[in-house]
Amino acid sequence: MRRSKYLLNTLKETPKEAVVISHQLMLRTCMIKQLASGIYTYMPFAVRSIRKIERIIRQELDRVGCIELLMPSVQPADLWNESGRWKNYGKELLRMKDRKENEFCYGPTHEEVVTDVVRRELRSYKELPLNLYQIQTKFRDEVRPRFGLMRGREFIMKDAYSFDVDEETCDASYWLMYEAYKRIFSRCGLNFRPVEADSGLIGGDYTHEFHVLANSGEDEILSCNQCDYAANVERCEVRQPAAFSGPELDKPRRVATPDAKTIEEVSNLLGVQPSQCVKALLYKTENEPVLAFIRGDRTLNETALRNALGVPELELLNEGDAREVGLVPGFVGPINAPDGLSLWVDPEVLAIEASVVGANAPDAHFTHVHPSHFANYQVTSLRQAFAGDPCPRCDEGVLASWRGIEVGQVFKLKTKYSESMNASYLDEQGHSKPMVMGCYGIGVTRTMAAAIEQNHDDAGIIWPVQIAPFHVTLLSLDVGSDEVDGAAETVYQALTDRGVEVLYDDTKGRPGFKFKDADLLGIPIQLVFGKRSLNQGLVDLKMRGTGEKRSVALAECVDETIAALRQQGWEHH
RNA sequence: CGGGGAGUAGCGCAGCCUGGUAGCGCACCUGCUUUGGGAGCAGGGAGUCGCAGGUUCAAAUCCUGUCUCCCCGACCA
Repeated sequence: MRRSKYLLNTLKETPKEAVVISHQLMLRTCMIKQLASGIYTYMPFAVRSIRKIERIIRQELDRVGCIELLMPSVQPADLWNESGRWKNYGKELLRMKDRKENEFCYGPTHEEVVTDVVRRELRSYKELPLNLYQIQTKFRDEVRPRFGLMRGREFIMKDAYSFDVDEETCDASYWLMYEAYKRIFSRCGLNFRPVEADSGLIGGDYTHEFHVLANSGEDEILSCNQCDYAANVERCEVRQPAAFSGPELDKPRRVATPDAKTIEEVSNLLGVQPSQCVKALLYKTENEPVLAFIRGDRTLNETALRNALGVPELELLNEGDAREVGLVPGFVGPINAPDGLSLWVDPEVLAIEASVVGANAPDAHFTHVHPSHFANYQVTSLRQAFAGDPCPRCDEGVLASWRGIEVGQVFKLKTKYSESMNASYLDEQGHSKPMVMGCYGIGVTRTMAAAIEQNHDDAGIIWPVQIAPFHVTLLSLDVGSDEVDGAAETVYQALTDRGVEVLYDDTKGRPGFKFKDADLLGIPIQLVFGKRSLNQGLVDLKMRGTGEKRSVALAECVDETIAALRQQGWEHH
């Protein structure tokens, strides 16, 4: 591609709305143009990278037997009523009406449509397993779109859906996809981790997210430094201590703690460690208030509490709400708690020999509280794991914390949709059974953004060669000189003939400008053609990633370039 | 949805307080000089000042309403 005929207007200055690096660089390199909040045009330079990511996805999914199809973006409300999601999905679902006032939505995901396809087409166990996928634009009306392509409303997604006869073969389909995902993200040149994630209410035993490691990631993930355990912090398991089993040495003592409402104030006033205090948090489910207790120096994991209660929603209550259920804000504890509250206690709390708890009375706490003084409670792991915790799986490991960008998820749906939408097959005995489903997503455009988040420096993008919009950029410093033009044209043609994608900067710019621009664009290899070197029969080859530069003979430069590309993992297709 | 900020040329911004011919830098076009790390000079094109209403002889500027965008938080199959 000749730069003079391409659409690629780079910016020297960073538009002010961009705060994360991928967003800034994508704007500066003319990759995206915003049309509305969370809605972008993918410009030519970006589309080239998107197509490469898609190509890798297609190859790896086809390899494990997935079959590509393409479903409609606009979906009738009827289908969503069958699954129950027309009511439940909420405002993220973009709804609309056609001219006949029939209701439709723009697809945020395609469980309903794919289940409908399969229930019409499949009858027999002999046709299973089946895994259908598509790559398509999705729309989710996010509450707060942000960070460019990292959290857009419209985005390109690969979604796949597996159909199996039972849970066992569904597991096999799941792990096949898990391995395919590892190959996909590896081939994209990304540093990533598959992590255990929360499966919510329908998910069942496990689900994994694939995270690209980057400081700007919105998720915290924890991984073991010894074994391969890794989990989203909201799902991360905690090694729990045994309850303190020694005898009660003393009765709880009621002490005056005027105005000491926070853990910090109480521990300072009484001269005890925060880890000896008990923190109480009041939540509300749809039906009932719930009181949770964790150690004073810990953070509560709301996902853990939600799962323990088996509820989809949980709301943290404020002081006013606390008074309504008979609590004294700041002095809440497990002893003499008002009736009608369900009490949940983290195991760590019960490992404290003598703890400090609120007295459920104004300006008072109990000290010397022994585990046996807790009454009418249930024990469940409630605290959030953090870096430095021992690994929950192996004996030697310690957890380390990372920021991650979620680029993919594999998920077991089981029979949620096949039952509600009646997608069934006949087994060998002629019995009708619901298919067991899995779903598997990859955010294509988010993957591209994550790649930039992970691969850049002060000068600009550093594309992994596998997903780079071009493999090589050829800079002509003396456009108009017959010698330079001739050499550049010849090499441009030769590289192109050998399957190398070249961005040929044949514009009449000054050298400094071209160098800066090439660094900004981040194409893996720069080939520099200028009189100064060419007079000695040389061209200059620079590796964008390492900054390494060397001069090579004009006659050798095509082979040298291809060798350097191969070294970075380039494969000619 | 709560809190904060911003809409003036493609991008970055000034002008608004104190109403009176809409400006600067980058980018773009023309010419000359320059040419190995974002050149210099000269000339030029480009803006319904987010939108609507009001006050006024006169509104980018004052008043009211409204829309959009960004950031923090809540939320995120």
